[in-house]
Amino acid sequence: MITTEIKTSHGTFTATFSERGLAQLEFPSRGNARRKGNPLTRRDATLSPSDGERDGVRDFRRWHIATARALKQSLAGKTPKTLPPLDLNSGTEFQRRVWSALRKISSGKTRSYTEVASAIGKPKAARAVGSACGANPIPVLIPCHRVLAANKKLGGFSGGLNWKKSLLAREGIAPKD
DNA sequence: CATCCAGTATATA
DNA sequence: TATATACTGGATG
Repeated sequence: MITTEIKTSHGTFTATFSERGLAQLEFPSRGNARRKGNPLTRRDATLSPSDGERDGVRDFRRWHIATARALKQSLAGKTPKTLPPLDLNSGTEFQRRVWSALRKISSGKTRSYTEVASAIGKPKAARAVGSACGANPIPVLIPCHRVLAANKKLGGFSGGLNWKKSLLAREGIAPKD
């Protein structure tokens, strides 16, 4: 795995890539903002061996750029034209289905936890959907912030409700208090 | 209106 | 095995 930092006007995000693509994206926090910006820091030597090495690094650089671009677009309330490949292997089948459903919510729209649950064929699993949203490894690009409670209230957010609120505001959505 | 509860998938203890 | 979650519609007082 490799981590890189992405500086935006809203803080420094941390992206983690596996050999398959973007695997995790973290909100700015005191912890990762303090780490000196050193792009493409190797953390773990699991690149493909010998021959693949050079290609691997090239991929990471490309993905890093694509991620930074997509992230900045999203933070501005726009829909990124292209995303880096996403590695969602970390989740369970249920979680991957939820995350997949989340990606179909376009900017400026919202769904309720129940609607997402129905979309994946488990209309009663709203609560479980909430858990899956909280486990979303790639917030913003996988728009977990567009899922509101049935009464159009905010619900919760792993990165802090302020983030959810401001992300929605930039998309022209004003959830209830 | 205030509570309670079942149903659901996962994580944690 | 029990409890706690980014939930919610229905039952009950």
